[in-house]
Amino acid sequence: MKTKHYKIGQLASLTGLTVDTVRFYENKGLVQASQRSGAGYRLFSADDLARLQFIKRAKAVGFTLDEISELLELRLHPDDHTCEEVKQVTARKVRELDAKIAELEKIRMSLKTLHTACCGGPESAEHCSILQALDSMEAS
Amino acid sequence: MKTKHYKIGQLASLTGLTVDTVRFYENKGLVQASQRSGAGYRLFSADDLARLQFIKRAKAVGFTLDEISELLELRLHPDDHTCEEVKQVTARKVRELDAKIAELEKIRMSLKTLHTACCGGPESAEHCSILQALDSMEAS
DNA sequence: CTTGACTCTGGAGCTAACTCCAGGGTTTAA
DNA sequence: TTAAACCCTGGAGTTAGCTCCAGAGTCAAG
Repeated sequence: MKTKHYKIGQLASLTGLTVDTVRFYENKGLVQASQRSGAGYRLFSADDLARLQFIKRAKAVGFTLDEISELLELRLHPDDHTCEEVKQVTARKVRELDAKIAELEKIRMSLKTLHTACCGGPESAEHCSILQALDSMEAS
Repeated sequence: MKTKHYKIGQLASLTGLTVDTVRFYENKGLVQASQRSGAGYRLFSADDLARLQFIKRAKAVGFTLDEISELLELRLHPDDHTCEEVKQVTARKVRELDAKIAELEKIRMSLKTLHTACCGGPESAEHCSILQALDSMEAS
């Protein structure tokens, strides 16, 4: 049973990252090529692909690479951590995520109000009362 | 009727930003001191305070300053935009926010699974099966 | 068996978003 | 009335996160 693996270029086009970015992430310890070919080419597994996709998505929602590291470390070195630690870290991360989601929803709500209340016509928005909608959020 | 205003230091401690950051934001056009004192000191209004608080929160959920500008421009220069434009921009932003919220909820769900399934005991997490929980998300 | 597309390493360069001076004026509390 | 604590401008320095070489080896198609 021989598992499929990818060269860095394939991985890049599959994830939408550049080869430079993948190497950069490897350097930072976010991902590690599971092996090298005879010529020294990096060979990545489907697992590495999944990890990179995760990184990309976590970044899109505002996590720093350090924060993402902390999340991934639970997977990269599971035997360096006790269940207790895992429990604590995940609890903290869930709280952080809840706060982020709440923020986004507040902003979303205000924009939605702005959007649905707007006449949408070709006239200047100068007297468009909905422009005050953000204030309700800001005051909260 | 004389409205209350703040010097940059007060504004900084109220928002949790530094005075340098506030000046930096002013430079970028994200905020503008409503007036200057005789000695040239910036004087900010309660409105400016609200704007800075909004900036801080939007940044916390991963918006860049340019994106925040785009959101705030609707308020800073309402007369430069038609209702049509406002309608379009807000619609796009709401879609972006929906996507972000969905991402965060996926990540949250996986971490939550990880958290509730973990025994939490003092033993090594090496054989803690919940460490595979992230995979379900990554595969999606 | 060569040519074009790929890969390697190491290091320099770049953008966003601050952060920190220097060298000066201002306010305020003792 | 003076010392501490502010404020000003302009510009240099910093960190994160890439991005782009140069110079050299590798692979696959024709």
